[in-house]
Amino acid sequence: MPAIQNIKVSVDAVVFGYQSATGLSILLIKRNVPPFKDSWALPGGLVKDDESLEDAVARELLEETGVSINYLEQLYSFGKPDRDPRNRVVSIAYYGLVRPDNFSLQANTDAKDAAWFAIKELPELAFDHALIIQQAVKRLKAKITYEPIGFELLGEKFAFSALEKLYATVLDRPIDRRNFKKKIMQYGFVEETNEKQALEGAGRPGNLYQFNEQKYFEYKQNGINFEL
Amino acid sequence: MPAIQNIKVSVDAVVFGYQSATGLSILLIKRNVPPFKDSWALPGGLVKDDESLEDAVARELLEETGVSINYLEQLYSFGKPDRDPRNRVVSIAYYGLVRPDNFSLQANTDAKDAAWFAIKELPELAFDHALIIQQAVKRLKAKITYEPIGFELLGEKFAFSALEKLYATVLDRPIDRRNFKKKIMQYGFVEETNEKQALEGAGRPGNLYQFNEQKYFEYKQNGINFEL
DNA sequence: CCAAAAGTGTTGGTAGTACACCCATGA
DNA sequence: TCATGGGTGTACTACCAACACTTTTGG
Repeated sequence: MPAIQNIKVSVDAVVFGYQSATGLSILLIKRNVPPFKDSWALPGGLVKDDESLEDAVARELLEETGVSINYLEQLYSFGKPDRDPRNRVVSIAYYGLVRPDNFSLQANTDAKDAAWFAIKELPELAFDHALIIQQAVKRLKAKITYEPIGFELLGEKFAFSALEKLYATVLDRPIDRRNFKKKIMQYGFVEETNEKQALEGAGRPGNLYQFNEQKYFEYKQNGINFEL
Repeated sequence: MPAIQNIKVSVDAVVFGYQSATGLSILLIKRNVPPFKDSWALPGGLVKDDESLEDAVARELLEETGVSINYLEQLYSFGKPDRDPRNRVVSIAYYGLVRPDNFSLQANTDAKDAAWFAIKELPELAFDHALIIQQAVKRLKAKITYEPIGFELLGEKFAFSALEKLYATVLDRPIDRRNFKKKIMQYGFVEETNEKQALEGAGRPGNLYQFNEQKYFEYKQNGINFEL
């Protein structure tokens, strides 16, 4: 009955990385084709006819940035008729988390350049990507209160203060160190190792901690209530 | 660079209704075109080139069932390459809530028939619609714990036990009447009216209650924690 | 010895949970 | 008078929030 539909389907990825020094960062690419040539944008692109949405995200990320991901989840779909000035594109946005050891970038094909930007210092963004990022941050913030988080963002071993800073950063408010540690330890998905932190600057070196993957994923599945 | 993309974009709607007698129901249509001719399916269809996703859902719902909706929210996008046997279709699923006074159905155009099905007695469904419904139920269940719900599902005035049964139904577990009432009333988004329940069968008639829309939507926005 | 970060316990308030009896109505 | 559903209060417990001093290291 209707004329042939002329809508394209794309995926976009909001990829978060975390480092104690810079805090939460997002991976962006610099576009080298119009529209928005030379603007920064989320990695992403058109879905191929025979690949799943998840495969498309992973492929685009690898092509455009060389980053491989530890966690990927669908965020929201954006479909306003005019969000792309060329033609109609419905984009399914995903958000992902990567660990510091996967931070290395390699620009490629569509991307003139790829870079990490601290979440507080994002540049102007192409299309409605600022909106997409805003949604992703909101989701991350919500998620942290009903699921453990951190395993996909921190390295294998980490200082407890790194986890604490991560929560404080995402929630954007200070956290009481003692209550936080009590709370986290009582769940048992974080355990102490017997290694000590390598020193950076002054201060007493702390122990290193690691996630107990078994318990971590149990809590992740069952969705415990946090309430920090 | 790639061959022209050949993917269609559709929307599907999981519409919930609630009645004390039957509990939670979902609105389905009987397909009158192949594939899955004569199967039950979610209302939905292809998005037009110039309409937003939300408009498409509302239009399809009206065309196919004649039902108008009190609440609509995006659920998830489904994009497995083989989910539609004809050609590739990515579907953005929405879920909606309607009040009893909007229950009336009028089949039309694409739909041979439309009907409400109790959630415990769903028929075989076309495509991956069973999966979509499963996700919608999960979402509704999650939502109820961090946002008030009910305004969009109950009538203007309702017996307190209706609200209680709604929660018990969605959460699929018994609820202590006294604690529930204490909890709800303490938030203040439900208020007593001075009307009494019209009797149906035996029992002491209760008061009717209504939502205080102002407070209801405040809580909805700020996302309070429920924990029943 | 000073600065910086890590480690650690106690107390009070609040909110959740468990639980049982009486009341109003129709049949 | 019986069956059905509506209405209500208390006591216990568990969790959250607030809060400060000591320890280890480098400079």
